[in-house]
Amino acid sequence: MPRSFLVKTHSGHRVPNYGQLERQRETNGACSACGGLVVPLVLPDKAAPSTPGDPPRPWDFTSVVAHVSLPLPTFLCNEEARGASGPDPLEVSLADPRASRAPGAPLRDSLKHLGLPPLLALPTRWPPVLGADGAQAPGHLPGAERAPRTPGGFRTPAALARHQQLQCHLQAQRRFACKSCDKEYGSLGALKMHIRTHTLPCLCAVCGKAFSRPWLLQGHIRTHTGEKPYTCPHCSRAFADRSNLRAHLQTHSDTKKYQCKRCAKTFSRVALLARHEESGCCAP
DNA sequence: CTGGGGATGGGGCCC
DNA sequence: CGGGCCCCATCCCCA
Repeated sequence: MPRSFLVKTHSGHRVPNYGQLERQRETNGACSACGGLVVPLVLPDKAAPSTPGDPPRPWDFTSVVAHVSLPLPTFLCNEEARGASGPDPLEVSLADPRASRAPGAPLRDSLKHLGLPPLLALPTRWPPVLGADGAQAPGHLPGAERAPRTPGGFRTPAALARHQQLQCHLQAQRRFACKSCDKEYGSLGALKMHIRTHTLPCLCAVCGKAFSRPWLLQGHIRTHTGEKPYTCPHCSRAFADRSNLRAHLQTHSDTKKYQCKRCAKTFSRVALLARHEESGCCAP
């Protein structure tokens, strides 16, 4: 994704208030449908400062909220429109006066965590200020159409496309990493399941051997009891594990599942094929 | 070397 | 969200 339109540099005294932005994300600043990051997209132009006497603020929300309600042409995000019953998160976050008060965790840390560049592109003014000839005045950045949207909508198809691209990126970044090893999963449940392979909570009462899951322990207990509930219908041989019965059934099959590409010899198990190939196949 | 059994691990799916 | 289950894979060992 082209990043050029997302990059903005800041002079020393106009660094965005990360704590404020982070708070918006934690409360109302996240996309209600996809959880994506929503940041204020309008900056006060240097020529249009905040109310005199106000402390320096990176964003002038007051003017933004007024623009949000403009009857602009709208392109809806499918993800957001699907479950969009509540107010637009962007509008809420911008309109909420609390958003400009309490500090929070640095947004830059969150962006870093998400693998995003430190700062998102922020147009300086909306609506674009037009000169007498209709041309955009200085201070209007190309990405400005992205900022003001009616609830759930965007000004242009390009703006919507960029938004959806960002949401896809954020969705892909939503990974759950194991602290004990370098594995990561797409869901918390999968991660919890994996963590059991470290904690091994299922203990065998006979020998004390530990297992990650109860059914693994059950299979192990059969090695103590000698129970073999899985019987081969062809030879009446019994097995303690279904997978081993399945492997055994392959021995009754005329057509072996795994074939050597060099000599066309077939094997019942991939491990046998691998061992065959490692030993040099039928090559001289 | 080959075939096969035994035991175990782990991801995904369903309820 | 957790447990049970299925399926696949792998390693070890023995005949």
